[in-house]
Amino acid sequence: MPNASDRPLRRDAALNRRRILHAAAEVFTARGLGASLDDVARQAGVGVGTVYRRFPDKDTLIEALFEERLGAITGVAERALAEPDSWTALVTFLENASSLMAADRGLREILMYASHGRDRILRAKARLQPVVTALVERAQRDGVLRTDVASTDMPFIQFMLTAAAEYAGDVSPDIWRRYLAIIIDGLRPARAGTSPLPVPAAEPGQMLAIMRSLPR
Amino acid sequence: MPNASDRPLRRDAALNRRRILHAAAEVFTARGLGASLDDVARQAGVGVGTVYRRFPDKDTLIEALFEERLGAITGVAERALAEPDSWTALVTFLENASSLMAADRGLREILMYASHGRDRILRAKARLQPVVTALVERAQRDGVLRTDVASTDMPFIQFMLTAAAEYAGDVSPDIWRRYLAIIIDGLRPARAGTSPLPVPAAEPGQMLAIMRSLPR
Amino acid sequence: MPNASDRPLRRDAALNRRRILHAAAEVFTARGLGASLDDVARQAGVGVGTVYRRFPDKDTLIEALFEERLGAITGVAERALAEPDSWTALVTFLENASSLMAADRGLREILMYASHGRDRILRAKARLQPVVTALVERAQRDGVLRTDVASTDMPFIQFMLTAAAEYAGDVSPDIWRRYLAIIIDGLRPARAGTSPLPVPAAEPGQMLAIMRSLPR
Amino acid sequence: MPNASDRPLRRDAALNRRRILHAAAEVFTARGLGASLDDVARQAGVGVGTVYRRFPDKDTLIEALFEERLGAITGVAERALAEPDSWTALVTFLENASSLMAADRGLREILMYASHGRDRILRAKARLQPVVTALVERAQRDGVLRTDVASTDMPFIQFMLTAAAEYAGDVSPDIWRRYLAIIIDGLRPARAGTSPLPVPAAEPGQMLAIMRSLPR
DNA sequence: GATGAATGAGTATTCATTCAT
DNA sequence: GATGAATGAATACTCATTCAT
Repeated sequence: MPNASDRPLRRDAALNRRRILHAAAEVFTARGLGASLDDVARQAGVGVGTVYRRFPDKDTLIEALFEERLGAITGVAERALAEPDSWTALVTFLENASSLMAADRGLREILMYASHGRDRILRAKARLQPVVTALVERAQRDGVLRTDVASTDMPFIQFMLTAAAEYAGDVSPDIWRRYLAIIIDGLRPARAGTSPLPVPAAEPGQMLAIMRSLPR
Repeated sequence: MPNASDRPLRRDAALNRRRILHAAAEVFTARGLGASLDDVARQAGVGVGTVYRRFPDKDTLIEALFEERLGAITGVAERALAEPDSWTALVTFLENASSLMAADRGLREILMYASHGRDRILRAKARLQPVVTALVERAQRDGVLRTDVASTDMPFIQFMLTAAAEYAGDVSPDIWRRYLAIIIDGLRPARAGTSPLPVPAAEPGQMLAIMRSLPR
Repeated sequence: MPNASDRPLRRDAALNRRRILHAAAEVFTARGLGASLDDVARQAGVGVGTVYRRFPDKDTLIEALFEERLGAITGVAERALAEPDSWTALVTFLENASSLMAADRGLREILMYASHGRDRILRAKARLQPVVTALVERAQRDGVLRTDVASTDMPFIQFMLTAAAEYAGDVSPDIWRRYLAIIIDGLRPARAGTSPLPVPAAEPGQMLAIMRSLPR
Repeated sequence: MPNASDRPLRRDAALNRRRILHAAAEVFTARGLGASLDDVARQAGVGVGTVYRRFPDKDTLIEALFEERLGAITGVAERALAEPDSWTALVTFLENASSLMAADRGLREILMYASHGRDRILRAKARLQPVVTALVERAQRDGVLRTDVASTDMPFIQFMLTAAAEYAGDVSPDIWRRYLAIIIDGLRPARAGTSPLPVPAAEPGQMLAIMRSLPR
C-alpha cells in the first residue's frame, strides 16, 4: 500500500514546498535575488537541506517563483477576457497584472534575470501569451486600441510599470498608476497628433530570443 | 616649469581613470553591478590596486559612473531647452536622454541601486532638475503638455524606458522608442477619452526620500 | 529519543569547535594575532567556512580564546583562595596563573589587543576580579603583603611576566620565574629600604577604561 | 668637485632620513608596526618612493628605529655610570631607560618583533651591554644589589615595564613606575624572607639566541 | 634624487552546494 | 525525509614593493 505511506509524506513535502516558495518570495522581495538560501530556509522554518531537496538549486527555486507568478497573471488575463467590453478588458488586465507585480518587487528582478528559457517557464509563458493576444486582438478588432501595437508590447509595458514601482518603493507605492494612465492614453487609436510607432513590435520569436539571452 | 613635469604623470593617471570608468561601464552593463572589480580591472587592463587608487571603493566608482552620465543627460536637457518649440524641446529631451541611457544599460541598475544619497550624486541631480522643470513648465505654459504631469514624472519615464531597453537587450535594442512614442502620445493635453491621472505626482521631497531609501 | 540523535552531530560540532580553538591558540602563538584564519583552518584540518560557522568573525574567535583562558585563570585563583596561608595563596596564584599564561604566549597579544570591551570578556573579567581582590585583601589583612599594592596591580604583574616569557620564547621558557621571584620579594610588607610606590594604583574604573581604549 | 654637489644632497638626504624616522616613530607608536609605509610617508611629508630610497624595506626602517633607540638607551646608561653611588646609578638607569621606552610605545613592539639579529642591531646591543654590565657588577661589588641577578636580567626588566606602560596607555601612563619600585625593592641584597631565584639568568649567548629566534 | 602611480599577492568574509547524521 | 555542519571558490579591499616620470 504505497499510497498510505506516500500520501502523508507528499502532503508534508507539498506543504514544505509552499512554505519555501512563500519564504523565498518574501526574502527575495525584501533583499533582492542576492539573498542567501540560508535566509530563505530560516524564513521558511526548515533547514537548507530541505530547500535543496525541493529545488535542485537556487535558479530552479527562482524559476518556480516565476512560474507561479506567471500563473497568477494568466489568471488575471483570463478573468479580464471574460469582461464583455474589450477596452475595459484590456485596461483591467494591465491594471491587475501590474498591481500583482508592483506589490511584489522581487519579481521584477526575477523577470529580468532568472529566466534561462527553461521549459517550465516557456510553458508558463505559452499559457499566458494567447490570452494576452486575444485581449489585444479583440480590442483592435473593436477599434478601441491603436492598430500598431502588438501583444508582445504588453510584457514590456508591465515590465516598465514594475520598474517604476520598484524605484518608488514604499515612498510612493502607487505611482506606477500614473504611468499606466499615461500609457493607456497613448494606446488609444490614432487621431490627430498621434506619433507613428517608430520601430516594429517584437516578433514572438524575438520574445523567445530575449528570454534566452537574459544575463546570468 | 614644474607644471611641465607634473602634467605627464597626471595625464597617465587621468587616462587610466577614464579607462577604468569605461571598463566599468562595459562590465557593469554586461554583468550588472554585481560584477567584481577584478573583472573591471582586467577589462581596463590595469591591476585591481589601480582601480582602488582611483576610486576608494566600489560604490564610489559606481557613483562616478552615475555622475558622469547624469552630466551628459544635463547637457542633453540644456541643449533641448535652446529649442524654440517647447513641445519639440520636451520630446527631443526625452528621446536623447533615453537614447543615452538605453545605450548604456548598466546605468539602469546604477540608478536603481547605487545612489546612496551621497553628495556628489545629489549635486549632479540638483543640476539636472531645474532644466527638466523648465522644459516641463514651458510646455505646459504653451498648452502642449497635459497639465497634470509634473517634472518629477520625467525621471520615472526615462527609467521605465531604460528598463524596457535593458530587457530587450541586443535582440531589439531600439524597441524602447515604441514605448516612448506611446508615452509621448499620452502626454498630450487632455482631450476626449483622456484618463485622469489617478495618483498625485511625486513631490521633490519624495524624490529625495526615494533616493535615500534605495535598497543595498 | 531525539536527544540521542541530536547529540552526535553536536559532538562533532563541539569537537570541531575545540579543534579550531586549539589550532587558533597554536597559530596565534606562533605567528601572532595577525595570522590568517585560513592558516587557523588549515591547522585545524577544517575548511575556512567551518571556522566562520563556529565563530562569526576573527575577533569573536580571539575573544573566545581569551574567555576560555580567563576561565582557567579564575579556576587557579579560586583554588588558591582555598589555601589557608594567605601569603602562600597569593604566591601560588601568581605562579600558577603566570605559568598558564607563559605556556600560551599568544595570550599576551590577546590580552593586549583583542579585548574590544565586548560583553563576554567583561563578564569573564568580572568573575576573576573579586577572587583576586579577596586574595590581595586577605594577605594585607594578615600583614604579609605590602599595604600599598592593590588588586588592580595583579593583572599588570601577570602581564609583565607574560611579556618576559614571550620574549624569551623557547630559548629560556622559564625565565619569567626569576622575575616573579624578584617581584614577590618586592611585594613583602615595607621594611627598611622599601621604596614608596610613586604612583597610585589603577582604580577599577581605570582598568575598564584601559580595556576600552586598547588599540585596534 | 664631487664634494660641492654631494654635500647639499647628503644634507637633504639626512634631513629626509631623520624626518622619516621621526614620522615612523610617531605612526608606529600610534597604530603599531602594522601601519602602512604610505602613512609613514604622508606623516613625513615625502613620497613612499623616498622612504624606499632611504630604507630598502619596512624591516630595515624598523631596525633603524630600534638602533636609534638603543643608542639613546646607551647614552642613558653611560650617564648613569658616571654617578658615584652605585645603587643610585642602577636605579637611575632603570628609571630613565624605562621612561624613554614607556614614552614611546611603538618601541615595545619593535623590541619584540623587529630584531632579526641583523648586524647593525647586534652592534648597537654590543655597545649597550658592557655599560649595563658595568652598572650591575659595580652595584654587586658594592654590596647593594642581590648577587643572583645578572646584567642579562636588565633588558627583561625594561621590557616588562614597557609592556605595563603600553597596556596602561594614556589612561595611566606612569603606572609602570609602581612596578619599577616593586622590582627595585626586589633587587635589594638577600635578607630574611628573600626568595632564591629559581632559574639561572640568561647567558649572553642565550640573549643572542633569543634575538635570533624572535618571530617574523 | 624625489615622486606617486601601478602592481598583485594576501586577508577577512559570504554563500551555493554537498553530505553525514 | 529532514537537518544543519562542512566545504571552498569568489569578492572587496589593503599594502609592501617597484618603476616610469
